[in-house]
Amino acid sequence: MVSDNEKPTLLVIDGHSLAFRAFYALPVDSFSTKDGQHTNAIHGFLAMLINLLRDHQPSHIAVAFDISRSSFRTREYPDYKGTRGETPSEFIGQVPLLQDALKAMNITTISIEDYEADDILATLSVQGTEQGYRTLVVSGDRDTIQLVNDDVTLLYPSRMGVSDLTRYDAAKVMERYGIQPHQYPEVAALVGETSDNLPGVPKVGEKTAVKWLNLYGSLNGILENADKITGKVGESLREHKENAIRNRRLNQLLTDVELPVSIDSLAKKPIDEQAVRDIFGRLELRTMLDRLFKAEGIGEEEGEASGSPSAGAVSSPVPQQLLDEELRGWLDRAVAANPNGLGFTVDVFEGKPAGMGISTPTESVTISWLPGRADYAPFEEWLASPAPKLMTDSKRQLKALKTAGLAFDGLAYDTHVAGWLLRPSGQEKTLADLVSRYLGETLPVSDPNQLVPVNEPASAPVEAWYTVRLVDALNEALDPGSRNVLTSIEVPTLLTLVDIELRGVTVNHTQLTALSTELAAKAADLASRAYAIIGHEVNLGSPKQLQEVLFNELDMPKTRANKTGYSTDAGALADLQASNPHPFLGLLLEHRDATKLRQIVETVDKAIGPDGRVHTSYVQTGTTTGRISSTDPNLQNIPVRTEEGRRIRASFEAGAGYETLLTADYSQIEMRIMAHLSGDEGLIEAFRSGEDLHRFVGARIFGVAPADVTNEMRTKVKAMSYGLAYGLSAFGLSKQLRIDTSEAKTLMSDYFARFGAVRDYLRNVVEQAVEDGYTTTIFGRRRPFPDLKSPNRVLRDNAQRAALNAPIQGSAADIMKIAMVNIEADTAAQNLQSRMLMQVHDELIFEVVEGEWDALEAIVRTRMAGAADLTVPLDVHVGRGHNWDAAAH
DNA sequence: TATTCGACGTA
DNA sequence: CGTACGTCGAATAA
Repeated sequence: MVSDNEKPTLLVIDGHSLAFRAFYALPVDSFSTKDGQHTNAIHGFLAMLINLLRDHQPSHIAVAFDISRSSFRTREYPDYKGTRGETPSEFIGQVPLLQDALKAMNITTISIEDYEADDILATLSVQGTEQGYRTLVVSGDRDTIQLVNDDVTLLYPSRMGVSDLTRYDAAKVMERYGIQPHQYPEVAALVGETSDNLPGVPKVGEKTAVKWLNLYGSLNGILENADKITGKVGESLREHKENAIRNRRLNQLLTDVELPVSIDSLAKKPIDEQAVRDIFGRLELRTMLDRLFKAEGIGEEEGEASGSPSAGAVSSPVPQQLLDEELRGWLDRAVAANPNGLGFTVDVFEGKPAGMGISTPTESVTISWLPGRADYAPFEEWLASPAPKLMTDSKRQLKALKTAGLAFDGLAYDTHVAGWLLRPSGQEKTLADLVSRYLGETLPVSDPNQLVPVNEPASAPVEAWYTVRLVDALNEALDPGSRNVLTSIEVPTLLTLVDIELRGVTVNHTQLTALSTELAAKAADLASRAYAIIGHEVNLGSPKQLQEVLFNELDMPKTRANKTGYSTDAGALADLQASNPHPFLGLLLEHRDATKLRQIVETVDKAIGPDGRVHTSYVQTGTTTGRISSTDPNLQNIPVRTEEGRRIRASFEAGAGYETLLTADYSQIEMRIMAHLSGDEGLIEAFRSGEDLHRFVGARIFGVAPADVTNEMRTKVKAMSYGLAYGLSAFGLSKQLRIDTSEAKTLMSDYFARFGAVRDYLRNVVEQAVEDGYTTTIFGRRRPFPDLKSPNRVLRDNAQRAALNAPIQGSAADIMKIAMVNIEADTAAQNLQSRMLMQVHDELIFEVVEGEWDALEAIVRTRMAGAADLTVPLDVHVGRGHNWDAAAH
């Protein structure tokens, strides 16, 4: 028997789907020839192909293309792929050129009338296996998962593009989906495939489908046992099983398509050098040409034997155990030889440092530090020095160091934060994720045969070593603007967050307990009165039971539909109250209020620590826009709008030893950013005049004097202004203000008649984002928007609104972070004991020591107002009080 | 016990 | 048919 390594490798690619992925991954305008031919899809595809040739050294190769959108599947089910929009014209023209390029490279392309490219791949992979090949299938269609087996591996592009391909062998499929590859189409049939317009069985998601398959063995098994499946899901299955059967028929790839070529004839041939130069030249793919020639071993100059697969995986250095002077010597040498810094990792166990590791690209040391160990003095000196440290997800680690009393300085890089800046919507959460994405390696686990199948983390020095190597890869991937955001904003912010999390905020437990009891009593009273009205008890917290009461028993008109029936949210209930007034509705709303507040009270109360303070965690990488989020507990959604809600705020107090709280918030920061970015003269004047913004704007729009703007006018204008930055539509505006769509339209057009530059700006943001593929904040933070080019209208519209908001919300976040960092620096420089405790997006809360109010207020005002230099002033409102509520005035 | 959904608190 | 979040309870299935 031939071992796998000796088997020849057959590489088969779905040309159309990969080129299409590339098209959406790369900005179309950055890749075109001087005469205007777009080449982004060609560029992306060839880059991927060259990598494949280099990394996998295939002996045989073919690329399959669809001929048209119609196939035997569309004949059988005319709606197949029916939701897909028009293929963009910029893409269509690139396919024939790509085929020309492949021809010049002597790579066979195959298209067969009436079949999809994936059927060709399926047939080739089966023939390949029969003839003793190891086959690599490259496709962006998940249906090809069914082809995977011991001899066939699927390379599937990530959501972002085609430059990195996830390798699906049988084990990976099992890991990702929990099933054998051949079972995948059965899962897909049950779940459905939106992009192919194949609805599945409602209520059945991946988890359920996989579970059933493992239970009944196959789709047929499931259908035969459909009667045994209980509950709503069972009903749904019985009702929609035809969908599953149809989907299964359509997603089966054909393995017996008659091909015009034999596998032998696909043997890789040398490229036609002249033809390649010709077509690559015509497409202005100069760099690509070099890369191809290099991969093919064609030297422009002689030298470098090429073609060898990338050097064997590098393995981490064995950590050394060094103490005292030996450690000092090692550190001195390492610091001198690595001006960019040393990798550093702290294993944190129960909030304390357990083991630590330091690494250069070639050497690492283990630090088994314990409190009071004198032999680690050189380490402690290095740690406290400004010598640069490169870390991954350092906030936790720095908190642990600080808790243990270790001084730290010199944080130069956090790969976790860098990875987030590169892909703020990305999934990479751990070092292993980053290593896999940016180094293309797998983070080793200490013992793959351990009893408990948990991935034990690599040891600290090993993580430090991967961190060092990640820094180079990440820095290469980061644009200069983002790199600047990382070093000037994010890293200092991280250090600030360490401090404010450790400080926590004092919360009055006694008050919360009283409030909770009171709210519980109120809720119970409201509930019993509600039961009396409808004549029986019902769980008011259950939307499902409420639907029964509202729409059947009380026979109210149906509200907006949702996945489980009809909406019972506050908006819907208010609509009902307007059209069908009923005492039950009012009680229900009040009950919701009371129980919700009680929940929040309980959550905050439970989070009070032994020090009487609540220590939230700020998640620096928690948002797509650049904001910080807060968890455990979330202190950024403490109620403020109702009287009772404010009683919760009132339990946040100045702690022992502190005189009072100081709150400082930016007023209308997002509108000010819009004024700045749009350059709208009217809006700029509004802010410079110092007049109430909505009054000023209302006066302009309604053509009256500012003093004559009525409350009603002001409300409308305010809603409009705030909605602007969210991509609000006339429909949405009319709903919110409960006015006619036509009136909302008029309001919008009157608004834009006066503040036209704002509209132009918002339009331009989206256009620019479509062109670049990302948005940018004032300070250079980027957010990619792949969906702006999605053929799916819902996705595209959502992306447009998010894109229009991202620079505004993101710039505001940048400004607040800069202010925080500067305030921390100033309070430290002036040796103030007063300190920052919380951040709520546009508000900061401080604890003030007696006698320091004036100094702190001056710092806060200066640093917040001066965080950015805009064409309009940044207005800061400062309040003082013993608790958060009192301080807000 | 885990997953999904609706609902709702904040900026 | 308005952006960005986190948390809770109910429902569901196991």
